[in-house]
Amino acid sequence: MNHKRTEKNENIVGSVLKAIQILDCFHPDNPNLNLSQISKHLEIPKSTALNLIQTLESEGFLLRVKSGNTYQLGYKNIELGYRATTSLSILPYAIPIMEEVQEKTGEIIYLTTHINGQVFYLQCSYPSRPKVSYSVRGKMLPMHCTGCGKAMLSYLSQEFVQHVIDVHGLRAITPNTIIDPDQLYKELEITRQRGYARDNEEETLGVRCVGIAIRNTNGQAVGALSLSGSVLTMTDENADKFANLLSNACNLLSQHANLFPASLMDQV
Amino acid sequence: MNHKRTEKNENIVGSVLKAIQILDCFHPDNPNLNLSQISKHLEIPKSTALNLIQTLESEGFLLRVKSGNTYQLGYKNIELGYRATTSLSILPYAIPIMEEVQEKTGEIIYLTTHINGQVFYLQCSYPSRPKVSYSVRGKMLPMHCTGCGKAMLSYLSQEFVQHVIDVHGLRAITPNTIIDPDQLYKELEITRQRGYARDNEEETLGVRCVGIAIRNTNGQAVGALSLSGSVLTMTDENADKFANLLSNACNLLSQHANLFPASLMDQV
DNA sequence: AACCTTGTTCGACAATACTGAATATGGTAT
DNA sequence: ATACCATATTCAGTATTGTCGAACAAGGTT
Repeated sequence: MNHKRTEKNENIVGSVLKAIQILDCFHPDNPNLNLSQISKHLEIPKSTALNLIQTLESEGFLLRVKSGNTYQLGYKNIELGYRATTSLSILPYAIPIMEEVQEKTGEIIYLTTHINGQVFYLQCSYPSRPKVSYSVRGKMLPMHCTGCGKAMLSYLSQEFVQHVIDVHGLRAITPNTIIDPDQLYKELEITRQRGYARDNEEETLGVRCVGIAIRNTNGQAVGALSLSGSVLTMTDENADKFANLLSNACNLLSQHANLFPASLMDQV
Repeated sequence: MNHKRTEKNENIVGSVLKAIQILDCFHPDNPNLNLSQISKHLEIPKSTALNLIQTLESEGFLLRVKSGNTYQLGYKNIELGYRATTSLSILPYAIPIMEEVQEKTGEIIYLTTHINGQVFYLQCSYPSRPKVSYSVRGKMLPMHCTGCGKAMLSYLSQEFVQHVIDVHGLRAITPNTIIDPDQLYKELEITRQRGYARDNEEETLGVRCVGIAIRNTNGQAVGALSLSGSVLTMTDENADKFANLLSNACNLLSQHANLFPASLMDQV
């Protein structure tokens, strides 16, 4: 989220941009798209789209589904994603800290940062049974409906918050999601006073969570930790208790605030 | 690895291809590159490279490192990698099976497939106390020096094996790595007779592993499972025992052979 | 201070990406 | 079976636009 897009002399290569936009069409909700859909979505002729698609396919960024004539994201995205984790230098510090909190609480703990006004998931630690299982690394969610997101927003400038609202809106994911800007501002004020953010089934029904921001030396949020559990275990009482544990972990991670993507991208 | 590249009427978009090659420069060994290095590597003028780099940077595929003038892979790669995992439909079947074997053996278990003549890591399950919770999804290694790779090669056509050797060579990763084609062919014959593949410190010193191929209805390898442990625990005796457990798991996964990337890419 | 390496700007050129119409393909309904 | 529709694919002309080299700027090193 570059607030003021300083008009540098950027020579954007159009065809590359279109190729990227094609990849961006593919979303977990609709992981399979055909040529016509892509062409319509980007508002470019089918023949142009086909050239780009075939280029992306030849390099493994798209995979043509055998049976039909649809495409899906290819293995190359996963490979580059893996390589890019090398740059997530916060992880070696965060993981042991997260695992300790996870074990003490028994709940799922998430580490996130914010990118382009959205929550970006960096790491999670699950209860003992499913050890590594599914990763969340790379998942993106809106900020207004998650514990991590609200925790971060509460320590970012009002103009930043407003920008997030302007760009992404306040979409209702569940009946509990905050969709009114004024209410969100109030919620952020309450969050600051309480010392941690709560997510009361605002992103997933049946799931509550607590989140605390990780802040840099200027006090700006660069990341967040959250604990997530069912409405049964995540009572108000437990929330308070968990928030204390989280708070300590956040303080430790604050010492490495400069390693968070949000810092590296001049977003704060 | 398309054996016969059927010369279809593919209209590759050059600038997109170059942009992809730029991303491909970034390798865990050298995760930070500057303009000159990239320009030299692709043998294109610096000004051209800069245009492409700036385009990639503007979309989050590259991140300009704050301090210096180098770039690294950006968050967008991780995001797309996450989205692409939606297409790894084998995982829901594989994970519970893997975790069971993991617990029975106490060793690390890996699930892989083969892409472009290389081992592609899909999933791993660690012992209960994960020292390293990093994901391996997206990692790529040569086939000739890993248990999974050799297991798969032993159930792929000789012409496929030869093609892998021609394209990738037999690079020595450790002193134990097989670097002679004839010796590799012998090893694959032994592997078939033994019923499973062994990796005797051929990829990492101090680590031995056993691997078994997952085969489709034609008998061709589409993936593999491996158990990996230190030379102390992974004795010949244990290897035999572990191989039995792995074998059962592989049989179960064979029923979903069509879900493996290697199947989806017409590589077998 | 001279030199080297690297990053950045810019305008002209032609390569090449784009386009739309025509054709092919495959599935569905009549 | 046939007609029809939606989608995928081909192709060649056009001008858009990506490319390139030279010139300039900025650091860093000897």
